[in-house]
Amino acid sequence: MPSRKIRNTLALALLGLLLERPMHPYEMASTLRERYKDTSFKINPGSLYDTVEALAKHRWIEPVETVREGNRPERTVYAHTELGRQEFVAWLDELVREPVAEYPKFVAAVSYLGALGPERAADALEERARHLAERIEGADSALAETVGKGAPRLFMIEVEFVRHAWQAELDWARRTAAEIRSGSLPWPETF
Amino acid sequence: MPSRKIRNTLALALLGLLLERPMHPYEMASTLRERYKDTSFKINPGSLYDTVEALAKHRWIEPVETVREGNRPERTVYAHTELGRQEFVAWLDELVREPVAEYPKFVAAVSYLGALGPERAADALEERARHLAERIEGADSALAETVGKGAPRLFMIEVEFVRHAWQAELDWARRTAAEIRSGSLPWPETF
DNA sequence: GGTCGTATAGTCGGTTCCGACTAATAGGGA
DNA sequence: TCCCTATTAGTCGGAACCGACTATACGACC
Repeated sequence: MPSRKIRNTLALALLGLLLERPMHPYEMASTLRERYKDTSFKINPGSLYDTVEALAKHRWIEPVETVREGNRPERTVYAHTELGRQEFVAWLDELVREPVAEYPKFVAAVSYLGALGPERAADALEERARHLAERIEGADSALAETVGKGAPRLFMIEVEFVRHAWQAELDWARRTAAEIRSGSLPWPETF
Repeated sequence: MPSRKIRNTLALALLGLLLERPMHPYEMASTLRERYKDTSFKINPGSLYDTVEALAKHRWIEPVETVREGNRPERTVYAHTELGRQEFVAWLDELVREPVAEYPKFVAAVSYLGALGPERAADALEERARHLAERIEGADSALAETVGKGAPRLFMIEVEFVRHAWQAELDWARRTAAEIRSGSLPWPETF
């Protein structure tokens, strides 16, 4: 049993899937993609197998069988353990309750916005706003499609959240660009 | 000259500082902290020295002198290069213009909100909302203090953005908790 | 009946990131 | 003077992350 707890969100996704039924790694990845969860979790083949191994080492999941089809390499099917189920719920609860500091790239960039100069900064913010508007449209149509199929809203609740967050970012970008253009956000010579 | 470009935001922060004047690594970290930039950038001693080394390898910065005080180990002072200045501005521009996919922990958690069950989910969201309200207050007083000192708004513009984003998240958390409580967000048996 | 694209399934080597740990000095108080 | 704490400055090993690459099977098309 290794030292620190797993705090990698891909592990949360995989564990969540295994609560439904046993799967082999590749199947976990494709199931997540089917359900559009690849917008909430970064699924990279390398990380996938690393994470499965880490989960197994912590005994949150365990191999239940290795099947072989044709002469291809064996696929190991994993299932969750009781420990895994408990850790999943506790972790989830903690993630929702406690906001943790994260460091989005946009915040980093805005910290040095001064360096772009007023014209270029306003331009760039307006371009960002256009991109965000497109993404919001995309989210809306994904939501409409899923609801149209009769799936419960809860299945896409994270898309509703992300849409809301994008809208807020869009509003800020537009407002800030306008303030720069109007001069109500003054630009010091040094920054 | 190594293969891929540096895309670590701590590198952006360090490079931005060195545009002002040469510094040694520890000084960069403490200057960032003085300016409250440690809320926008994750400053970890390990990453700090790794990043400085990477920047030097890419020739975006270069050592200008090594000073020694007492019998302590030498401190290497770095300055930006012309290449570094150009890359900084181009990178900044790109970061503002193009939203990139990120994977916040809260989105991961919301994706599996169903697993908490309606009561616990609503509870957890309400608790998050309280935490967010506190952070917003903290941001407000930091902003008030800085403006009170006569510093230009642009110096804290990223705090304004983060405050706005937190407010949006707070609104969503409260609204969603209320929808769960009222039953207008139905909970399927399986999720 | 060859071959082309797509889906399946994963390996590997490197880069990045992290945080616990080390260690020296300065300043203040008992 | 001696000790305690804070500040300065950095090291190191391990964990996480990444993406290019490998390789097989299968159906469609010509």
